[in-house]
Amino acid sequence: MGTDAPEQSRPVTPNVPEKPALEGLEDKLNAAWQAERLYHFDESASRDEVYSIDTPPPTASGSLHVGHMFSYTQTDVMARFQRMCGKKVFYPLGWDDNGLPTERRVQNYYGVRCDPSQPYDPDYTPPAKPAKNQRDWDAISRRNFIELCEKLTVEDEKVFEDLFTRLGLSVDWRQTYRTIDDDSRAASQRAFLRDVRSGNAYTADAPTLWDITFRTAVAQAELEAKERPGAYYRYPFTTAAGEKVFIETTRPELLPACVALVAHPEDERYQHLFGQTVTSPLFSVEVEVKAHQLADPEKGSGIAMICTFGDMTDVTWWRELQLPTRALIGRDGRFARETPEWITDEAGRQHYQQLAGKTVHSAKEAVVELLRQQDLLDGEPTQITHAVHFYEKGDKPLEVVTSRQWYIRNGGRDAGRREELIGRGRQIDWHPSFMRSRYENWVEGLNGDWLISRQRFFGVPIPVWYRLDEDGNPDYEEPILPEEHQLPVDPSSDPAPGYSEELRGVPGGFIGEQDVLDTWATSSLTPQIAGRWERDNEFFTRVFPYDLRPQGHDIIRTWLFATVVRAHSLHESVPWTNAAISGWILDPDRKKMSKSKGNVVVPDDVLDRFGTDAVRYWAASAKLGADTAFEEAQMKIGRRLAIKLLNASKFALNLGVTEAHVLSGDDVSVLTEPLDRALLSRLATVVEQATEHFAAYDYARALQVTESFFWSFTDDYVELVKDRAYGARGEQAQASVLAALATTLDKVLRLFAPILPFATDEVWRWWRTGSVHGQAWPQAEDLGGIDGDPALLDAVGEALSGLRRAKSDAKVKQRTEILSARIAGPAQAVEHIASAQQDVQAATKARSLELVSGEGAEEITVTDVELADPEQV
RNA sequence: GGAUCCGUAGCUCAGUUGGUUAGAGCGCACGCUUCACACGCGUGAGGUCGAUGGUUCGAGUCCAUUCGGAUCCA
Repeated sequence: MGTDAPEQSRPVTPNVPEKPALEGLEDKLNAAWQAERLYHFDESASRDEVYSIDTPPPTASGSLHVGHMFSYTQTDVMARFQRMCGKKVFYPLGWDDNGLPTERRVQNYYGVRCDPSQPYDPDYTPPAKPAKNQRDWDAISRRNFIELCEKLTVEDEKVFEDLFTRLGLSVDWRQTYRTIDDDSRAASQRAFLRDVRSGNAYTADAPTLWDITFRTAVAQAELEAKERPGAYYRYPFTTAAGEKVFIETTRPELLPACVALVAHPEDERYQHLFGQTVTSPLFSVEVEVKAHQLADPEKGSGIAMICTFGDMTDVTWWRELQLPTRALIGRDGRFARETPEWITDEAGRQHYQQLAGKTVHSAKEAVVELLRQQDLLDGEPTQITHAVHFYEKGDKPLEVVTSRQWYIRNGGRDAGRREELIGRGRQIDWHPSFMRSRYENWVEGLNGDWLISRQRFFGVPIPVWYRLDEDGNPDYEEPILPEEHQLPVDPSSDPAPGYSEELRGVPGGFIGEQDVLDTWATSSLTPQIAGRWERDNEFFTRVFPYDLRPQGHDIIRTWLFATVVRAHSLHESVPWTNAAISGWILDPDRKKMSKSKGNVVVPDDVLDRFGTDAVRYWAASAKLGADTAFEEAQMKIGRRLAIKLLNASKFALNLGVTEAHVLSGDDVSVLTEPLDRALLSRLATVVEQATEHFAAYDYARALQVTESFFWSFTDDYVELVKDRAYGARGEQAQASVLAALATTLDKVLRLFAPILPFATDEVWRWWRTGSVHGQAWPQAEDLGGIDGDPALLDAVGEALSGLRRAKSDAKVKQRTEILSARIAGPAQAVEHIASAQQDVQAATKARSLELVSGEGAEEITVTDVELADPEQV
């Protein structure tokens, strides 16, 4: 055989394996992608070439969940589409290791606790084994604690990175950040200081929601209402004239903290009392009866105690009616030990002694007991269930405690700003669009500014100090702020600028702020952190505002809203132009998946069983915003599709399809067969629709369109052209089909690439150079010059399935010969069938077909099928 | 109490601006060792689109009421 045989100019059968399989593709291709630096961000790109994604940083100390695979795949699919469309995709990923889950994990793992008053010990090493008793744990400085956190979370983060890599996320792993690292802490403090200087952050001594277990203030966004049993207690206040005014309350223990009674201004029952005073039972404190529209005439007796403070409604009344403060519950959740000075009646003072120092629960029992003893309780308490506010991580009801805290203006106390933030929401394209109303709902329901200080030890310190006057009293009005170049700072161990450490806590010296920032105050800055804000502002302008924020709908009120607030005040901009909101993963029985129910599926196990592409298929078949069941059935379908793609591609390539057969340019004369032109015309439509849907963030419909084309391609088209492809009808007819097959394969691989990155790239590497993920997204115009009629495919498909049906009905093999058959239908359809008649006959082993153009016929019918004797096959 | 989403075949879901006979996959039934694929192929049976009323020549699609499920906020 001569080496210069003419066949050599056309490469035959590239590297197609004998038995293609999905197993092993993940490791092989991930290694290749990494070596090829396929997903590295091109930092020289200009803003209009960039597509930037503000990816959610997972809590690495939390557990891995199928929900991670679901939502992160959806984002990756969109990232891959944009990349193929020619965008330079900025797709970083961070780790949220700054928060309570990490704090707890580090404590328990090492047996340490954070005590900001401890000095930093550069040589500290944690105990080999955590001490059994928490009392014996090492108390270490915040800086030492953060160092331990950084050490431990690195290991947790590796596990996540491995999963995400296995999932095929096209993240640029060089662009990672951690919300507790130096850059993130500096960014968080910098943003805080900018907000302080612009007046968007301020400190105030005010009633705030307080968790007595964690001993920290809590923001509105962290509330959770839980239904709890309770009871209405009914007892009377008394007017000067001796009239009894009954109130009903679920919190009788707050009676000594009562500052007024309140009823609705239009409530006829109480008109005569407004402005008068009444005397409280047990404590004999005189309080005024006030009118306010928040009092609900339907609730209890329609008249309520205002106490400072039972809940946030009390705070509203207190503020709007300008009432005195009579706070009794302390930060430990206990009643004040000192008898308050506003109780002057001797009997009242003795009564209070029975509450002093008690917990809320015991105080309630004591007050009820006192009321009973004095026969003041009207009837038995009415048992009810009512909504009680809890901290989302806490297990005791929240109290309201007055304390000095830091706030960021978020429109909760300012209608103008609220409108601006709603306006920002309208500058964002929401996917799905109805998610915007959740945002607006939340903004409209805000009742105070964002409380950002937390009385925790671990977190980003609030970077301020306070001067102490000659008597040692701190000056909260004029905090000492660091210079930005000093950041990050820790006021608990770094001295205030201009002071030496010896002056800490000394009159005339300073004290450091002890509180840390709410974790959302840092994670609301992910665009700035990942985008190197103020570290590399040239870079920042290439990515900000971002193109996309993907996230779950449960954190619209927290992460999403907080990010908008920060971008609004820091940059007078939206943080991103699109928000893609993923749904939740539900059990197959439609219950929310949760760890406590023991129904969590382990991601690695699922990937082992079905393969990454199959799992991605499941995730990508769900629309954004749709809560989706964990469906293994759906993964099996995805697996089937991926395997089919391998096999069909192998078949086409073994027929001799090569890169040279892929049509490019305007010369389509090789397509001599109408059937082949019809296929590619339909493909052009598919490309057009898939592109449209992808661009509208509807990857699920893009997949559907592509998938449905692909299956009809393998089931009908490939079956029809097999004979011709083998050369049964000569070189020209064969060249036509090879061009159609090559072009279809080329486009289909690209169309599926964002969703099935492994199978598509595997096939790509069999016959092409590079990676499919480095290729351009297909254009319908590439197939524009082809004069084909897609209706031909439908007509031929009808004929094909009619002939198959005849064999199926006769229960014979599909390769049984047809001696003759009659196909009738509308003229146009019959003409189409006639133009592909030889392919139809070859595919159905029909010796002769009679095509009848029926006058007025509406559909294609296949009749008079005469089959050969099956035995003679 | 306010807001939002959902209700289409046994199951999971598509059905763009209202337009012939409502689609897919799974499952089910009946067949087929067809030379890419038995991790496969072919064929078929399944639905008065939650209910009622309205707008319209025409409603799964728009409006109102209502029932059921879910979520967010108060």
